[in-house]
Amino acid sequence: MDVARLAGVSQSAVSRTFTEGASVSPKTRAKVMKAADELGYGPSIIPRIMLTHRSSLIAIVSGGLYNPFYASVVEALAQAIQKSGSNVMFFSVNHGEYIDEIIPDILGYRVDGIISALSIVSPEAAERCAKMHTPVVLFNNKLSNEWVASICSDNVEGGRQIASLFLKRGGKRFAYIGGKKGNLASEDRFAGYLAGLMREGVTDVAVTYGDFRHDEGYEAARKLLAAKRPPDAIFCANDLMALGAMEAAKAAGLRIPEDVLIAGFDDIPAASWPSFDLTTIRQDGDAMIRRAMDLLSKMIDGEQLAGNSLHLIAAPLVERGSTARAVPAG
Amino acid sequence: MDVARLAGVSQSAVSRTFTEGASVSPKTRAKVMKAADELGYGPSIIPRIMLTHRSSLIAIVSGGLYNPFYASVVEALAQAIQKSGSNVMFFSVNHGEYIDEIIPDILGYRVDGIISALSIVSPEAAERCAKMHTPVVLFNNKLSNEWVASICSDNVEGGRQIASLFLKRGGKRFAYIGGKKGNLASEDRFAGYLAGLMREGVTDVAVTYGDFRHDEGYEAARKLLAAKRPPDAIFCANDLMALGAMEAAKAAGLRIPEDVLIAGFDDIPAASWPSFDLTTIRQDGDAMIRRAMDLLSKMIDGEQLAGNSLHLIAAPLVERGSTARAVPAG
DNA sequence: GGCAATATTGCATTGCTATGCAAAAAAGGT
DNA sequence: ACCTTTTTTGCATAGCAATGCAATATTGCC
Repeated sequence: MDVARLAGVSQSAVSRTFTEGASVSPKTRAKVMKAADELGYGPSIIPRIMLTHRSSLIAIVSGGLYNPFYASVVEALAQAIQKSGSNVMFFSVNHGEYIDEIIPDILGYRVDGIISALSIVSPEAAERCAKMHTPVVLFNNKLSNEWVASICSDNVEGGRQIASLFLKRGGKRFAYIGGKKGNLASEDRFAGYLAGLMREGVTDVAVTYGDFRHDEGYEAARKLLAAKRPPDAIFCANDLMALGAMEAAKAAGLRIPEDVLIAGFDDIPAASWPSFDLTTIRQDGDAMIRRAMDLLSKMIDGEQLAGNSLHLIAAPLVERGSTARAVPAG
Repeated sequence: MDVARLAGVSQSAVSRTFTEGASVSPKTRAKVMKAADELGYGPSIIPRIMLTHRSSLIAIVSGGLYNPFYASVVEALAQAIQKSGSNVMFFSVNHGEYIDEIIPDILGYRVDGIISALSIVSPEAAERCAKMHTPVVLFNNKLSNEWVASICSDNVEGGRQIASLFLKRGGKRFAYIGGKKGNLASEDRFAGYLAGLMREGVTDVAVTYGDFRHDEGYEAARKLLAAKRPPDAIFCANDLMALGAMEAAKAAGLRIPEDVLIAGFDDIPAASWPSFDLTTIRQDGDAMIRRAMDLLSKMIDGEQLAGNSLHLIAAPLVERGSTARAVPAG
């Protein structure tokens, strides 16, 4: 190697200079450092990966960063990973897409683990990872095997809580604005909402979809509110759409919460801005990340998961002004 | 190798099976594939990196994803990189921090290039990268050498435009809410703003700082507006703070734009939501990304940059309701 | 069938760092 | 100065895929 030659020492000496706690004399280290500085050399971790079969790489698979919830989860995850001494590979995928095509890419880098924040993993892809003993943690998913764990907000319970709240606040005509059709989180939130409403005898819930985006939430709400018998309580699959729905309600001349109750899911920062003051279900991103890192590091250390590893994270109701209607007399 | 043994072929045959266009008989390929499937084998790109000195990795260094502008830039960048056949390493840093400490980490992975979205790179760190011939592209920075290019929105001109607009709309008492003190983008925007105002004889501009965050923008504006002689025109270093400032103005019972003009910078989606309708300067993220990818791929292909490589990207004014005051008589 | 042309396969090597082991050097003790 | 103990150093090797080259197998054609 160039540095070794320039410093007049062996390659081992160079390696030891850059290895914490290795046996090198200060003199040698100095010579090596000088040569390294001169050549702009720094050690490569690539051969280490080959030898140790540990890349110190964690893959984050995500997308939809227009949603502040995901953006902050990705950032906090990255920080947690870096703090743990690993580094992050980021794979961008679109909402709801299967990530099967990029799995070979990911595994090709011999990442130590994979955290998928929103994409769908097929059972075959999961099997593939399991065979390579590459642990996987999924957010808001329910798949699991010995190398795949899932961490899920309690979406059903969240939906149920919104239902109770709407009923308590005098909601009469209910609507739901979902994310993508078939999206697990969206469907679970709806399931809980519907169950909560049905328990009180409500049978009719207007359902539309809005792809999780603000503008689609606006549009969906606009249509709902323009109906002959418009809803007076709208639950949205996420906050971004709920904010859009609030805009639509205001544009239609409706007052919130007097004329229409609105609630979302996530508790993004904008939900608490005074202009919105949106009631929502808080997804505890920090708890999800803690749990994910914990599971991942255990699996990386060789600990297989016992059977069904599905972790439900509590998602508490955060009531704000958008549902603060006084209980009506009737 | 296990797969080769199981398939009863040589290691070369396995390699060729997974190499597009290599010479393998269908029979051999089938045997290899069967064995690979059985063992869950997929080729590693790690040895390839050692041989070719190309990792197909691009490092994105960023942070502050709470700002939708950065979140969307990071996501779009990642997509552009993946489309170009490379993959993304993501390094999270805090706003305004020097990234010098993580540069060795980044270079250790032998990334093909680095794109830094908001962190500051010291000249020494830049030199370090240059010595390894690792190209670097910086966003909203002005450093450059033969391996470092900078891509910068025209922040000064943006500030100037806001100044003209405020003057045209009858602003009398001006304020600026900056990001972090010393932040280049924030300072440049202020410099342009100040220059534009001074050209018309304005000498007095109230300046505070808000760390680029919504809540800090709120707080900064609240204080400004509570002063004895409150401003009637506030320019904020980014949209997030401008939205906070709007909230503060509303909370103080002021009408926008009648009582106070407010403008931001970035043109994040929320700026165009009806509740805000915020005048702003649009940062053309797509153009910045296109330029970045273009420069990066040229440098990766060995093309050194000619001298000063500082690229200014036009940042047009987007006027909306928050400055739509009719020209006052006086 | 026999020969040339083509296709397929295996061997051996490359790339760079970490590390066990043995050799060499330095330090410590009397 | 000599021997023991400790520290430092270099050698050699492993890890895995890609590839030039030579060897072998297959095909095509008369």
